[in-house]
Amino acid sequence: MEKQTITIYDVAREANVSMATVSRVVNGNPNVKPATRKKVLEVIDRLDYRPNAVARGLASKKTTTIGVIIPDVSNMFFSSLARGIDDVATMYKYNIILANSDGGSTKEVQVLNNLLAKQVDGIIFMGHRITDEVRAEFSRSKTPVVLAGSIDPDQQVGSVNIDYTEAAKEAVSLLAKNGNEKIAFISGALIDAINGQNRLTGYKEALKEHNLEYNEGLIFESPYEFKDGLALVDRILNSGATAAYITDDELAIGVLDGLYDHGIKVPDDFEIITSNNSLLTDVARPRLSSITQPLYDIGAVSTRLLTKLMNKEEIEQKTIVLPSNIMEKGSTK
Amino acid sequence: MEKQTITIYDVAREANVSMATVSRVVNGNPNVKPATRKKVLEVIDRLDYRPNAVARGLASKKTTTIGVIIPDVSNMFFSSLARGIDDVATMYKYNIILANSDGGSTKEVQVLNNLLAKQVDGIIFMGHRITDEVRAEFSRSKTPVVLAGSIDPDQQVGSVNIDYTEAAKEAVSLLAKNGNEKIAFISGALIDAINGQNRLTGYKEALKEHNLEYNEGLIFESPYEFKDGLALVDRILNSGATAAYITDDELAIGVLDGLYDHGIKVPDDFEIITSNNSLLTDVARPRLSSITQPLYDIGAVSTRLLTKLMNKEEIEQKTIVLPSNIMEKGSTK
DNA sequence: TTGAAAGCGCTAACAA
DNA sequence: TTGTTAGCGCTTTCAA
Repeated sequence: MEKQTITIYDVAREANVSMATVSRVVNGNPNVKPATRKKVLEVIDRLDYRPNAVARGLASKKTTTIGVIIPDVSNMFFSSLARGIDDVATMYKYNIILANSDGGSTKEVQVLNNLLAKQVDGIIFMGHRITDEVRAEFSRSKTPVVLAGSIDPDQQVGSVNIDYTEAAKEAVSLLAKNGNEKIAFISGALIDAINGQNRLTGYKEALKEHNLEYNEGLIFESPYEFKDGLALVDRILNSGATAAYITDDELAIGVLDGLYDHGIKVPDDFEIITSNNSLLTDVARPRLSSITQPLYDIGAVSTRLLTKLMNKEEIEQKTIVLPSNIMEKGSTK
Repeated sequence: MEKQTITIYDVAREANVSMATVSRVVNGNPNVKPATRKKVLEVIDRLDYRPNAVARGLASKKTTTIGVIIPDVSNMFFSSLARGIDDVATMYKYNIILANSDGGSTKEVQVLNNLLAKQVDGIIFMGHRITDEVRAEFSRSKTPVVLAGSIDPDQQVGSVNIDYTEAAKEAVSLLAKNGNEKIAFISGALIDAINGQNRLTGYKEALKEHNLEYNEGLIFESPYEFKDGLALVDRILNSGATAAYITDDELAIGVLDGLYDHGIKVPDDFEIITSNNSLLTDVARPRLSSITQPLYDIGAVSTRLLTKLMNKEEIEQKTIVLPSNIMEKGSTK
């Protein structure tokens, strides 16, 4: 099977023009006589010529490729973002190189370098926490970076998020208004900025506003999985809590099912409000009340922001906060 | 901000060797005197040199990149496969370019050409159905292709699947053994090979084996979403069915919730068995009995197969069938 | 064990 | 409006 690669040179020869002219036609450069353009397009079609993006990338120093670092594509939260990212990337003629990091700093740095070696034009980063090592890599390279659904306290790079503090505050306030005095805060690692700094702050603010006392015994740290939620239920009940604000849907549904298995009625005996309004909140019975985050949009807007950065356009603001809401469904009174 | 790109040439100069030698060191070519290697590595480290993968790709005609065509990353079934794909790709030093196709032939062809333009070394394709146009593109290019979790009746390219016919047969047999005489078959479009040719065949075989009559009124075609499952329930109940084999978990949980909303008890009054054993089957109450498919493994094995194809290694068989099972949980008696 | 030099396929000045 | 000609940064013969 011989290499039958058609190059720009073949097209030029067949069309009796120079490579430059073919290049102009391919790139939509207006400085080509219509007749010439027509002739070239015809040859391109006949020869079934397809420009080699790698050669193009080398010559032009642009790969029209965006690197996307994601903790885990098989997690619904992140895959929803990823879909928004890819759609907007496609809209602007970019492809995405997707790389799973498992949220670990070492792998993140490694993957980042790998993407930079591939000369991506920009990077979308998703992660639970931005470590110093990762931050150092960001500032070392001049490739634009945007964080999607991820918080970095020192806002060096672009980012798109919702106001996690405010959203958590509203959620907890709702539970307080419903008369709950012992409200559990159930989240992933508190060392992650988004949990420890943003959501926990919102939780505390809501308590203060409703004159409720902050109590460490009501704070639960846990991995983000269904089974972890199930496992947590005994401790939650022992704490005396009558309601919980939970930072992840999968975790929340674990708690819900655990309560069900214990014969506790939601929302009558225990109220729950969760954070991501994913499909899981709708398949649960009762359906879970939740903060609504525009996941797809967070991905989409991050990528739009990145395209501006890559084009060196003027940016009004590189930290974008999208609106969020509370949707009351079946797990709150 | 000036371009501070370090090239192989800079390294060569600093180390007093030729570019060729640096290239050898970078690529682990053994024909380099240890002392030279050490000196070069030292300079690489000092200059913080990172080889340009694009230039490498152009010169060597290999990009160490795999194109992945996926209907929708935000669908749990596909994202599980994607995770397996990326992990094995990473293991073999490849990156993946992920492109969503929405399962449509036009976009699939477009995306495929785009990936080929980027000179990917191989392609993993996921889709509900392989159309003639897509098949034509496959055979036109000599880039190896592997189907993951997708069926192509004429097995032109590599593929990794479970035996959908047999799995469906077992599932339906179980329902028949439990005494159900009217068993519904609820699936996505029957024109998709995997549903119409494989699963439906299995369904029919099971009926025949249990001396049950095939009845068109028990066959339901539907989109794969939760809400579609909900909407289907009235028709299912009208059909007189007392059990259903469902080809998608999200659809299944829709049916389950719809039955719950109608006051029908699962599994006492109606049995359900679904197909993908995703997280959804565990969060449901009762938990859904399901065919178990090794989703991650399907992705992983496809990619392993693709690496062999890309290396032109001998392949024992390019159609790989992974084992599947039935896991009885709460929705069957 | 090393180096020289010719590309890989394309873009982008610069000339004409 | 078109063509000529350097590269882009690397790999890969071929010689030495």
